[in-house]
Amino acid sequence: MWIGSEPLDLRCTLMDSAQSFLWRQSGEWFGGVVDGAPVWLRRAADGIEAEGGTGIPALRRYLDLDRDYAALAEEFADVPPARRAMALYPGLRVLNQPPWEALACFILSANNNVGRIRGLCEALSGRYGERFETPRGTLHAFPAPERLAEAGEDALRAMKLGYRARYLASAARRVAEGFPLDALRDMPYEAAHAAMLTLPGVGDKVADCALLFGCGHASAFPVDVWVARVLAGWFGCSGMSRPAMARFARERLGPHAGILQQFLFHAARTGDMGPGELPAHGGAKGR
DNA sequence: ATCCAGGACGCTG
DNA sequence: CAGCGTCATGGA
Repeated sequence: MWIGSEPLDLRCTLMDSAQSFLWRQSGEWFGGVVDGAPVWLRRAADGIEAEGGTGIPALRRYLDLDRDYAALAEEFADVPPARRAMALYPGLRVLNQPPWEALACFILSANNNVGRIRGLCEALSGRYGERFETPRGTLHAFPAPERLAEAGEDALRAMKLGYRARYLASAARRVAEGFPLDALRDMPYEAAHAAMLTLPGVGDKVADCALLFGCGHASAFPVDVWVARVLAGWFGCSGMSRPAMARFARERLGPHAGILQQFLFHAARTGDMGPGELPAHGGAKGR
């Protein structure tokens, strides 16, 4: 099934850019669960090809194929480091993930590294998520909040979530018992952010990740250690607190600041934009 | 052994 | 408001 010919780098977007931790690669194919159905994606000569899934519209939406990234780059015409970062990854897109998936995975991301976050997500999906046998291999959905709530803190701690076990179990229970996660999509950013902060294990940064990656809030601008280095080195924000940096970025970069954030994050983490005076301490971390 | 990772939280000034 | 110690885990 052919789903589009827009620029899309599957490996960069699904595997390397650390916005989702739930995809796996098998040769030229990338497997995951979208809209409740297993799907494999690959780049064909004339576009992106899919096997499985629930149809073209859902996949196009998940992959953000209907957003014009070239037009978006124009919004940053007067911000040189932004233009450079976007030019670096022509096929990088910001996924539209389900809210719970994004929220839960980024609760696990706190003070953690990408490789281990992926391992935890994979373990949770394998143990508590729905399982799909496909011709190309087994895929697991990320578990629903009800499943993790019923699993409980102790079981999650036994899976090496560390102190995040209580956060995830509590957040799962809150969501399972009616926290209006889906409604955050239609709230103004400030209100949605404030609502996110009431969940356990969710501070400013995780809230912004969940809003950006899971709730369609393109202005949400998560500031982690890497992005803080970028803002300090390339935007003169050294000395600002992280919430102050996030506020600065939203005001300076506009309604799609968060989309750009993903490019800045990836550039910083891979070192692709050169030493650019990032308060260095080490080089790039592989995938 | 010490530092680090897509931080959050509680406590103290 | 800001600063600071603590919280698990595993890799470098």
